[in-house]
Amino acid sequence: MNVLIAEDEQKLRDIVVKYLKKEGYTVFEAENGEKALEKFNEAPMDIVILDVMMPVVDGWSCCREIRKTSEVPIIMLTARSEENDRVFGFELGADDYVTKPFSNRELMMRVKSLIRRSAKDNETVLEAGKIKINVRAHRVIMDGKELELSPKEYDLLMFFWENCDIALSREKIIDKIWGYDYYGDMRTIDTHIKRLRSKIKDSGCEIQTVRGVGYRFVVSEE
Amino acid sequence: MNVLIAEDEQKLRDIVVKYLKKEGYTVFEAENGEKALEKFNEAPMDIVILDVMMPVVDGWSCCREIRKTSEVPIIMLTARSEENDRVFGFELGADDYVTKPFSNRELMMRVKSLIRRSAKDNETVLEAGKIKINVRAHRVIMDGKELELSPKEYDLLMFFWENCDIALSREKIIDKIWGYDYYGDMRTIDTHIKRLRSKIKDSGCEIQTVRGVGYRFVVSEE
DNA sequence: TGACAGGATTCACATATTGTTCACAAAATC
DNA sequence: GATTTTGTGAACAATATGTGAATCCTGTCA
Repeated sequence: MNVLIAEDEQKLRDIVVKYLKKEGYTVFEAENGEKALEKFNEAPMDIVILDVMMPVVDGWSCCREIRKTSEVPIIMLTARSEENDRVFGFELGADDYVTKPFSNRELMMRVKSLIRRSAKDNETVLEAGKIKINVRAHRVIMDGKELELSPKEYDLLMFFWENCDIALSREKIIDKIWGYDYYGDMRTIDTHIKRLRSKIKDSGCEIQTVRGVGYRFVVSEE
Repeated sequence: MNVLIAEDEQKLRDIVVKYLKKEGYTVFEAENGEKALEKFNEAPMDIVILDVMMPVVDGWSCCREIRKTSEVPIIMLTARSEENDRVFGFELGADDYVTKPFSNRELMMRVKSLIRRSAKDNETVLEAGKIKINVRAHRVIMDGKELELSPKEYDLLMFFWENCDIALSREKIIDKIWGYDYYGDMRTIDTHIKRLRSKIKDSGCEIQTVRGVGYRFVVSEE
């Protein structure tokens, strides 16, 4: 797994690089956008992390350039939490957005989540905790044994998977799995969650309840 | 079965080689395109796996060179999921295309599937479990005895065969076997599946139902 | 033409699996 | 402690699939 990180502040870069390496990634460093673009052509990257404020070529330009030729997941680092920047970034094609100061843990989680999401598009076998999903075969494996999920349970799991570590409201889940024109009991979902939970317990994955909102799927430390 | 793998990243190459050997293939390794072309002339290959990004001679050039003299199945490994590359690759004569990161299981399946497909073109005898299919003769043999399949059953079996371990929706099956303009009863397929199942039971092959989706053909351990 | 054969399709019913609802329990929040 | 939200088990409803038999085609052949 190759990661490219472009950040002009060396101290911060060093810390992030240290953590990335600890997680087993191969890290390519750049101290500005220009260097980043050079490095980007050196090796196929699996994820790119760009600081917005950089000398020579800034993060936005760099992002725009990369997007001309690649769909690699891009995370932007920025000092301000302004909604404007965020929207601007997504328009340019950034996939995620981390506001400084951030914890390494947070950054790592975003990195993993993006890699996981992009892996889904290309490949058919997803993996997290003790669970593997073979999308093409429509199969879920836990500890080598097949997990027998009903269609709704499978759909739910896939939806959570794609939105790992994101609180999903009941409405969103209903809209996605049941369709926006569903008008049955909102509590139906609870029952499915219950059953899915009981099937994936001890898997290293978990569906947490977010009171007043809905649910959140998380993969505990790997 | 001889396999040639050209991949410059040694770690990755080692892993793939390990799996290929485990599957019983004779493996020839190359760390770049030039070496690959050399090796390719050393022995008759049954399948070639080429990384796109390689020093000296890259995967595309290598693919083009090989195609000048051979119709061996070629799988390209690439880091980006761009449709452009894919199209480009197929134009050059690549047969399949695996995007990094990939699981070994996935790669092995593609390898097997290609070998199977090319076998179909040249030798016309496919084999799995206790079933042999002589494509040219349009015959299916199980345990030495001929299986009498109706045309639809034969088509179904071939379609499943080509999509081993993949969940196929009813729609896909209908489109492929009956044509996209079929508008009869969707349940017709069930009856054919039933009959095919009863004919291939005890063959080591099995048509599993994937509830809410369709069917999945699997070959139990060989 | 008309009987026949093989296969394809449809249909009705049996079964199995899944989805929904509801009432009450448990937990969190106010 | 009252109120709101969520968890849970069981009953029931709805769906999807399996299956056998009847029917419909579409050729063939006398």
